[in-house]
Amino acid sequence: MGDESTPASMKALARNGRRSGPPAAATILDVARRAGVSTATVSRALAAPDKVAEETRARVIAAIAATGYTPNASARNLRARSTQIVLALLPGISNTFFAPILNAIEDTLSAAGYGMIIGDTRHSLQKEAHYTRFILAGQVDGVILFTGQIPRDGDVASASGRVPIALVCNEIVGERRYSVFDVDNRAAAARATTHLIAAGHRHLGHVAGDARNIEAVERMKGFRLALKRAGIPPDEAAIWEGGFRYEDGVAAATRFLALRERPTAIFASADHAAIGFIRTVRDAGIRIPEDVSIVGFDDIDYASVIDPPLTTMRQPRASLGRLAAEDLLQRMGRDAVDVPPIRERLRCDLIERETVGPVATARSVRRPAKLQREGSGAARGGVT
Amino acid sequence: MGDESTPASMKALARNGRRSGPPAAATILDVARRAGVSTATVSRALAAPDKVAEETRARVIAAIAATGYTPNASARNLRARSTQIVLALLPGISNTFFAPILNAIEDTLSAAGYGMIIGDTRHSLQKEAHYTRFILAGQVDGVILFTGQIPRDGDVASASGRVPIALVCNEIVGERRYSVFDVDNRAAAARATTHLIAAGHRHLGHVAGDARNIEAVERMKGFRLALKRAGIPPDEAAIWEGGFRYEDGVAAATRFLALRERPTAIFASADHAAIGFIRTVRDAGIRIPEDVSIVGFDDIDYASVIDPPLTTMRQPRASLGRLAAEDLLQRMGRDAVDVPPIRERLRCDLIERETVGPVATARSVRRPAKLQREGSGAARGGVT
DNA sequence: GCGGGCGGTGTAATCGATTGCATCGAGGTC
DNA sequence: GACCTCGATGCAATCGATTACACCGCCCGC
Repeated sequence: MGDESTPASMKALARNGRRSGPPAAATILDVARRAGVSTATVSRALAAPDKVAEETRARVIAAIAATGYTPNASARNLRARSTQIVLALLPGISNTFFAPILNAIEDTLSAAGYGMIIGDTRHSLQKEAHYTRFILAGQVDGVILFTGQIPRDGDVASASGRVPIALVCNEIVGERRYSVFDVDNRAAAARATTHLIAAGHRHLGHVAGDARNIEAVERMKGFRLALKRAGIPPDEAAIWEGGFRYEDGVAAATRFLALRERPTAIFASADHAAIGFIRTVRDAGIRIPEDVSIVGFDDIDYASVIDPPLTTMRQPRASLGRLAAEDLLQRMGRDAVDVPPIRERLRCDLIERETVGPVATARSVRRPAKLQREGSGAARGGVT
Repeated sequence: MGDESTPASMKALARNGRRSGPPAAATILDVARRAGVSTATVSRALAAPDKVAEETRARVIAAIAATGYTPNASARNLRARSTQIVLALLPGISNTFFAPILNAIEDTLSAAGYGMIIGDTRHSLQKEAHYTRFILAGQVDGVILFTGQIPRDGDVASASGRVPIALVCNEIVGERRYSVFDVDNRAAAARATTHLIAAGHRHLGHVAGDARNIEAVERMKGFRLALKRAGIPPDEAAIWEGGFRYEDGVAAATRFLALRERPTAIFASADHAAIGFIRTVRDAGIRIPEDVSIVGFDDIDYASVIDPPLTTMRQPRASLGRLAAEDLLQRMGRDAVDVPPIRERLRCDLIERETVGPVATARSVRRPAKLQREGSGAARGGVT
């Protein structure tokens, strides 16, 4: 510590001397010198405390406190080839649907010492490409995708093989390198539709999602399947493609209102769209559920808040998030190189609230034979 | 390129040979060898194309394409001491209030070549500490904070000085190292309250936020200020502290309903709380705005969706986000070391919808003299 | 004909941590 | 007492890029 102290301090001066910027952060070398040990010992004192003598470790800890040292993540990541961070890639944070899934992911990951950061692509391929570079550059150890659609050039798919990827509520057709966690959209949509049919409805409409979205397609298939089972021909004029957003529900409602022969019940492929639909038709004087019944999908927070509270298929969002995170943890582990991707499909639950009732008597419909429920009164309840 | 090719390939084998994991990513050295140049030239071909001969650059580009090379971010960050990434730290992504702000931030940053990632602290000091380490470890070049409250040990404040920090819709008292972008909460709250007074109300309640939140405190002050100006004594039994969330509005409504002498108008410190309040009192048979008028704060998306559409103070969220991002860009620039933090306070706009009406005639109130509006009919409109 | 400038490129130091291997002393064993 | 073991520590290579500096032709001007 004798003669090299001068060049060392000059170096520190050189770092801090230029301009009046903030003082340079302490490095592991600063800590080592102050504790009178080598950098290797400092590193070990932090990473493997039992390999360092009690007394030495105390000195290191003290030196760290005195210098305010924080390990430089870039250096560590470079050497260790891992970041202990997972990126969750969303198509839009304004969609509250994702929040409970993300919470579950974060809880699961942080319990294992991993961190989670969120990226928002806002449905933009360009922004997605930006995050793809981020992933390929080794900035994260794993990815959870909510955005996958059809494989495209330069999309996140190109990162497969480098880091493990899990898809949640989504699927990329023809891609076997991801784990997939979703619900059985077709079966759930069929159940929702059947619920309307059971209430006596024979003329049904569908607020469909984007045809490029695999989930939207599956829900549409489930809708048609339920109709077919009940022997009801679909009314193509009452099937409106668009998307899962509020505005898409508004657009569908506009087309609904323009219809000469309106359906008496609607299955909406997403709650946001269902709410946009309800809001719009009510402004036009249509009563829910007296004039039109409606079932949504997702059970977002506002489903129970709007008026009337929305009957909907609930997705087990927390479970989806937890499973995806656990899968990623397994496949990110340094000893687990050959853990194959898995696929899990969870069940949805129908949450009955107040938007489904019997067919309005005013309409010219044959009185439904198998109607058991008593209408909005009985449909009341569900969850809070 | 003669005799060292053997050790090089052995090295590559060593990297790829262990286990059956994914092939190691190509490094700049792989590209350099394939293009027959040095790593310096490859680096320059990417970072400073005009410093490299046209023909050489073409060879490098081809080599990059052939190898599938992506620069390792950790190495670059380590050397360049910057990441070109900004972290936005939220108390909870389930709160849709933040979405438009974040979008504006992302747009502004990405136009300047920066990326944005989101961290969610969920009001947990422990999770915040996790992100603090992330920041101190040099993983980001700047931070936008939505979470700051009272300075605490180990919170993000300890990162000040290392990286520039901007606060949005928040403030940390006694902290001068941040830029702050918010609205004049006190003035806006006073205007909202005055709007109710102008409609004839003389008995006002307040759904207040968390007393530890500076914004909530300011809004409460504005509420009281407006009352004082109008010569109305505050009814302390009708001021309910809680928070900005839906549940807090529900809790306030419960206490409102228990009141013997209920106020005829409510100023809620946040839309989410206002909506919880409305939903709850309506279930108890109270009509809005006939029995109770209410003004919210924020103008979140659902403010116009709920029934009846909520009259509220709109915060200029996109502007706040844009300004914060621009400020950060200035202070992150390598040549801008001494750019001081700034403070901007923006104006809110009152958005009149349908939750404010005149005082119910049934109540024993002196007929308001200066009431001009005709009630819910005239209050209709506002924005979509 | 020679020096200077300049465009293009390579060499090697550097960023800050981790970690395999060497070293060293203390204590135990035969 | 020589040798071995083992815990504690240091030395130095390493991760993959960036970049200051040196170098080499080539062209130009005087």
